[in-house]
Amino acid sequence: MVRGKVELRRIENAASRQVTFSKRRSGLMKKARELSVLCDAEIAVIVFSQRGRLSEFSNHEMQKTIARYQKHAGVVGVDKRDTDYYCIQQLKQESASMAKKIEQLEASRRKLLGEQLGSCSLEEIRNLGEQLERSLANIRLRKDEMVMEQMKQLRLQCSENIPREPSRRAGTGNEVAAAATGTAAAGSSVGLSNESSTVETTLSIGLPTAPRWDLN
Amino acid sequence: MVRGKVELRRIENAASRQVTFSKRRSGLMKKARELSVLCDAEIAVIVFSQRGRLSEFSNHEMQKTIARYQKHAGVVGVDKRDTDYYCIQQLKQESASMAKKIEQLEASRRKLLGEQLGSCSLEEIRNLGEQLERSLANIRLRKDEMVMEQMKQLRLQCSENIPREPSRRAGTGNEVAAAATGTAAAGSSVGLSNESSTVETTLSIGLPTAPRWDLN
DNA sequence: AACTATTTATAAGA
DNA sequence: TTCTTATAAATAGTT
Repeated sequence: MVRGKVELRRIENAASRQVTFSKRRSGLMKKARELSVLCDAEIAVIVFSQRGRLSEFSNHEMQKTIARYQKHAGVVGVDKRDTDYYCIQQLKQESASMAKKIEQLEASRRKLLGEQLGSCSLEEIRNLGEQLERSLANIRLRKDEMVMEQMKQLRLQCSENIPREPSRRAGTGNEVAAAATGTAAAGSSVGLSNESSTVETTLSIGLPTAPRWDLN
Repeated sequence: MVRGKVELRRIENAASRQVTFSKRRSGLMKKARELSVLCDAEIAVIVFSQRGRLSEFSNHEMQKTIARYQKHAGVVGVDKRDTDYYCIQQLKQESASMAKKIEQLEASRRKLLGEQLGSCSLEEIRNLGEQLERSLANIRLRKDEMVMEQMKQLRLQCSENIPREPSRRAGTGNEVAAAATGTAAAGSSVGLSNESSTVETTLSIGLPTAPRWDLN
């Protein structure tokens, strides 16, 4: 603790207990989030304040984590209807947050592609430009690396093959070159343009909000 | 964090992820215990490591706390059992496809940001580079537009103000003119370096948010 | 696991 | 409540 090492016991003054609670609760949640992200762990934190106010953190879905805990703890006696209901709640939550995330990612993507800049402030545009300059620098760097690498391999193959079978057929050296080029071209089919069209098409599935169960 | 501020993202090295997990898990549990003692709160922490190992903390009874949480979360039993199953299936499908889209979008985004290029073929890198060049061109265009627009508005304001207070001080008119000139200079060198950010920041007040045609 | 150099968290004060 | 500041605590990298 800090600035006058605090005893590890209940803070008697109600006001400062409340303040400390508020601060430390955020601290705890932050730590939980960091741990979950850094170490890819599944974490649930539930906090009830003295006055009964609930705070929670979970990186997966709270109900799912609780269910997993129950399993580990050997608890079975949960009503099926309840678990179903929890499951639906949790899935709906998930869907909503994912939909939101997709929206954000798509907006961000459009900006990175230089589209729909109308909603950007000048400052935003400036940052975007700087980011793209950096990206481009990286990409050029990587491109150069790859080109150099391929040239190196080509040279190696040439110098291995030519001395051994110099008279076999006229095409030997060229075959290697053609093969390498072909590889690069084939690899490109995984590339961005394909990917982006796939993404947009499939994404239109989106969130066909199925409100049927909202009526209950 | 410490000694070389760590990015808030999954630690890639498995060994150090494990070490960090262990350290931070103790830290989290300690914080939870301190909070519960100091502030007399009811706390439950559940942590599943990547390998599925369970750690927990609770100052009351874990099951009690979980039950209390379920209550608070407003979860009440529902009786439409059969529709539930259908809903769950559908929601799961939705979730899965959305998760996939998110993954794709994030991968695409990383590439646009010039990160994780290791998985790209040379052809892909080339396409990416060309795309970014186009984006950047658009962005520069837009930036210039905005700067011009702001200058126009500034000039308008100048010509409105000068006739009213022509004799106030010798500097009045020139100050505005100088500001406008500065803007033009900054705008024309878009993307080359960090221009005087002061000028741009100040000027960005001028332009009200662009019209939104896509709003409902 | 133990050891620091640093970053974070936070108690107290404003 | 929010900000600031001084100090304790946590912890990343290293041994």
